[in-house]
Amino acid sequence: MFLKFKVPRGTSDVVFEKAEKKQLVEDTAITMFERFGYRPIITPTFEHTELFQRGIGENTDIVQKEMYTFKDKGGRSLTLRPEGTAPVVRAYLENGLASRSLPVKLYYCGQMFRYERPQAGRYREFWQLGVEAIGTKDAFIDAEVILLLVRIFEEMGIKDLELHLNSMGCPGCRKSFSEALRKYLADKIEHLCEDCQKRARMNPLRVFDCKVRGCQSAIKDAPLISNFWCEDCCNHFETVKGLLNDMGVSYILNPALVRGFDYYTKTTFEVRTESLGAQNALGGGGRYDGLVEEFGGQSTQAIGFAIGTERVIMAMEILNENFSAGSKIDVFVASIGEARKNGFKILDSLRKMGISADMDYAERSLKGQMKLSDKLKASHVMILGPDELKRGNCLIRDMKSGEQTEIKLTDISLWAKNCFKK
RNA sequence: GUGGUUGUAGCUCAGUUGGUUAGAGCGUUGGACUGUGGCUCCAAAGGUCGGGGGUUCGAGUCCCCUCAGCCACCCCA
Repeated sequence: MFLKFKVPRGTSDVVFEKAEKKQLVEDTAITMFERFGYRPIITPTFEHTELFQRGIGENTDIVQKEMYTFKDKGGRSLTLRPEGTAPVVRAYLENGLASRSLPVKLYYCGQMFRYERPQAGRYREFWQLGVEAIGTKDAFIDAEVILLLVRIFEEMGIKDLELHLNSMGCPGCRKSFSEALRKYLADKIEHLCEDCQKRARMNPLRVFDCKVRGCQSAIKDAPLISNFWCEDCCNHFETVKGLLNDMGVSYILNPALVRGFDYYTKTTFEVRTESLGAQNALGGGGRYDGLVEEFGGQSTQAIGFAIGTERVIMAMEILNENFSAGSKIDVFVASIGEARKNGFKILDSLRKMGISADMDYAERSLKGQMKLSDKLKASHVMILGPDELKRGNCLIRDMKSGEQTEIKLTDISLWAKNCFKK
């Protein structure tokens, strides 16, 4: 079909079953967020560009090439948010949330934007569900946040997950580590691929997760972050691991787990699944103890994660055979001829009782209306024709058993109450 | 940004070495069944063959460009 307009690249319309599945995933996650004591926060879809440049880091891929940045009519440079943490931290400061009892535990659900080439599990507009716990350095909160992530996937019935765990250390240990790593890589520079030669200068940690074989063997004996943790970082990580052990949460220690934002410190984690193809991270996050200060606040420690909603839906479709979401209605009001007006009234009264009800709006025959009822998965059909009306009655058909009974119009609410326990 | 691959009905796909009015299944609507769903049968509606240009007497089919989907790299949710 010739269409004048199509969705922009990397975006999509979400309708019917897909939209219902998305709602189901979001409802499940939000229920868990609230069960863990997190409260909602809604921030704007766009922010001042500098917020992300400063927050995520000037040298990151996101800031370098993936932001949707535009100038508004006042000449301000604005950017559609590529992630949720920096905006939440900004809002934390701007709304004086530091004066609340700490930590402030927040959750969000919203779309993010990154200008990337679309592929499986990656879109230019995508949805994230995330939490941020701001205002404590307690290792127990690390454990809680990771536990929350794990419990959400359990609740959704997604199994065969890998929880990858690492610590980036504090700025102190990170500095000595990255110096050592830089020195090591400088000696190996001719064995590295073109990209990694650049990485060795800009962001040496990145060399760890390069897939080129030459690079992998070149870094086989590279220094590991774990050898550079200071005592505090070491103790913190030990506590987190211990708490996860106590909770029966298994994890994979992954010193190569390097996340894409500059603000991460200490604990970082990611949940992966084999079933999704190249984009295998369902969710991930970490501690960011310096970000609040970076934005002008007092020294404040914090941690959070984000879940990719579309990826979770994909995973559930693959791993969870009976993952389906469909709507069904309680009563379809089928009417014939003049009785349509009476039907419309009854429809309204049923809905007022909290019963989901619908009728025909395409002037279908009774047969057509029955077919439609079937498609809408109505549990009962109310049939209203001239004959029934003359008797002051209506017919109720149970769509499962096929049984039909005739009841008085004045008894409809009584019937509905008994039938649907409303 | 780079590479591979695919674009034919709402969906999934046939379409011969280029040759009349481009097909099927599912879905939609109607009928068989004058007022009763699911099953069956029948029928109808629905196509600038992604878009543009070229080769040719003739292009869904061959060539070029472009757009989009999918997959991978980079990176991440």
